[in-house]
Amino acid sequence: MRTLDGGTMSEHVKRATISDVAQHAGVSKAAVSKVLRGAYGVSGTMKARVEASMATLGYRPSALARGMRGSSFTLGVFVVDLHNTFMSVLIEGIRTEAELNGYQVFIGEASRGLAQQRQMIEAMVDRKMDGIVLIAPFGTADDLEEIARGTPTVVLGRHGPSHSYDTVASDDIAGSALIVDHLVSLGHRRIAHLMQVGREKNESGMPQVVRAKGYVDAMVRNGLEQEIDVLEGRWSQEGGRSAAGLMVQRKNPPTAVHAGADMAALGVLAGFHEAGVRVPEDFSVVGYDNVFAASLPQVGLTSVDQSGIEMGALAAKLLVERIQGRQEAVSTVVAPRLVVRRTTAPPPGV
Amino acid sequence: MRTLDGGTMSEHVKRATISDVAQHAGVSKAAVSKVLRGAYGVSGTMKARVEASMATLGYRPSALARGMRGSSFTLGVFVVDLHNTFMSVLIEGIRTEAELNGYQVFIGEASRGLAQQRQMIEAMVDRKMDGIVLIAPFGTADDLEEIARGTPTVVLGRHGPSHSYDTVASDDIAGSALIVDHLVSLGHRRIAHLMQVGREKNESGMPQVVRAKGYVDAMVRNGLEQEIDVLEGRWSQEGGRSAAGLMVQRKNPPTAVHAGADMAALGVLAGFHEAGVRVPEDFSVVGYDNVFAASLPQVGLTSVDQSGIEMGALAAKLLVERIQGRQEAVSTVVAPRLVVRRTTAPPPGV
DNA sequence: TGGATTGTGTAGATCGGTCTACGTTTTCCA
DNA sequence: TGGAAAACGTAGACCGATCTACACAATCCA
Repeated sequence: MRTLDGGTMSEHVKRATISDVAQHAGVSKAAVSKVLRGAYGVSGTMKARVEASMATLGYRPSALARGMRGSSFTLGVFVVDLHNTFMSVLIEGIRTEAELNGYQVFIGEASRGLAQQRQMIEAMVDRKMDGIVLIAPFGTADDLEEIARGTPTVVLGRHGPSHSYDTVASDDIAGSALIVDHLVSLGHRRIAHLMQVGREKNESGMPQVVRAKGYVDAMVRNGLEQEIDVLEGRWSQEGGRSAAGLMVQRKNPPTAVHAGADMAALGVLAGFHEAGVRVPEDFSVVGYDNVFAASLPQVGLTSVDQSGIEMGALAAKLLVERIQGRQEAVSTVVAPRLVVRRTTAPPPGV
Repeated sequence: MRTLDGGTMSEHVKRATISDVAQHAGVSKAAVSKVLRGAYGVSGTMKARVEASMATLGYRPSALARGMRGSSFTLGVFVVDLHNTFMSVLIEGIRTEAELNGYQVFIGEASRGLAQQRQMIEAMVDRKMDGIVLIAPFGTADDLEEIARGTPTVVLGRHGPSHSYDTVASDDIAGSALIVDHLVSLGHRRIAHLMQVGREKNESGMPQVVRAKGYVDAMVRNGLEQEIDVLEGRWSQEGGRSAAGLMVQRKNPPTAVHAGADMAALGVLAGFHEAGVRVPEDFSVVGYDNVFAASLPQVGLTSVDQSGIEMGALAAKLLVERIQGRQEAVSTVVAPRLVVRRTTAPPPGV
């Protein structure tokens, strides 16, 4: 028999609070709180009685109230764009490790630029999340430092160094080297690179900057500085498609492209498909990220795999350490791996 | 000059609270709160003074504390699997509409079955989220009713009817009909259907159940009840691949398949690719969801588009209405659309 | 055996907001 | 011009936990 206090049929049922439990068990709120936290100073008898009361009342502590004083046991993951399937791989790694440590993970997305990103991160801080992982965020390193001064932070996908936050990134220098060396070993010399230039300014440490540097370094190391050819565009399917158009129209077109990201590479492939350029017979294409679509047999895109699950797990591990008090910044890189499929072959005439 | 109370260099800076603002502006806490909420009873002068103080102190209200009494301005989106790219489309729709109404959206994922799903949803409730959207959740309708009795809820991707929550779903009956009619019009008669059977039990209202029913209905309507052929498996790439193997080995194999979901269809295509079955010359394949990979020119998968953005937006709109007090349950379906690409053609010999 | 130590439990301040109840001005209008 | 109504502001309870300080009982030990 329930009181119809609002006059409506389906009033939401009131949750039991810590006071309800205390009253039901005949003890003080403080005692219940101790049981809840497994704190010192509880007899076995009392523990049993309180736990029985919690069970019969269906008690669940309010995470909000807990967060007011103590910690919220919540980690925030900030993502720029969930459409990129690589994100879900990173998130899987983060979640697995976080849940091992008793943290709940909530994901926040902000796809419309720096202002929205800032708002989302502030929303996480406002909710007193114990720590946050930022995946490939925009903004300057200073912006990130400021965020990290207020809340334990790990940045995933941007390279260090940093003062107040940790970084986990794929070794993009090495990844670019893998790509260039692979193409050179197939006989390519005119190898182009597509560099991401988006709405937001490129900052040092961003993957597009490091991959471009890795490309240039590797070209020089292979004695191909004369052939360095960097196209600027967006790492989206559309960006890749228009880059394909540009490359084809060159007087002396390249024979291969390091597209910088799989989404761009897929766009390049689409552009070539429309233009009648055969891959890999006429042109070799390499992506980066090894997203799901790259692995489809119809696509077979040669790509660089970043072992996203491990990166995610590492980020979560570092974040937990930082929450537990570590102060020194840690910057890690994980080794990438070239996955050779069907979009790379010797250049025409070789 | 900051006190080094912990002995460590980088103690996190204390945030300004409502009391700090009140003191700085020389008014009461209640006054600041009124300004914050835009409540009645504030003079222009006071409003200006308080807002100035908030700005100089860099004040941001604690969402946690607000949530303790009032609402948290937070919506939770529960997702079973973020790897499915259709989810990010739905989420985009939800976010757009939610942000229009001043809500922050946080996403929670639980990929490991019913128990983890329950924990995630409880975590959202524990954080006093004002409402939640459940995308294709497991569990019985009763489970969902119980959740919805505690928190305003909209279920996305499962069909009604329901008492205490709203539903938004694609019209899967119509979608299956589009597929079957399309294949029949091309001349196919032996059309198979791949039905999802996963770890969790299939409940009425789940898309796999409705799509199967739509398939059967459409087959009957076309006078093909003799040809009804339902294979059970998982709607994953692997499930599709093994279904491809099964179909090929039939004594009298089908000439087309309604794979139920794009992920499964991609698996079927991969299986056929390996087995040397040509698509669409030997076999027609239709997916469902119109995910990104289906649109790649190399793939060109015929599929059913569910206009995810609109569904997401509608779900958010219903949720906001429900938070604002609507009590009657609303069940909506949105019309799907067939996208014909290159994996469907007349059967061999026609 | 009596003071110190250890174990067990409680009271109540606290976190940072919201919101009701009420006091004080100011404005309105018969 | 005087009383009602409207406008403005404040005090303080409240939300549901955590956590410090302390009271009381039991145990220890010289």
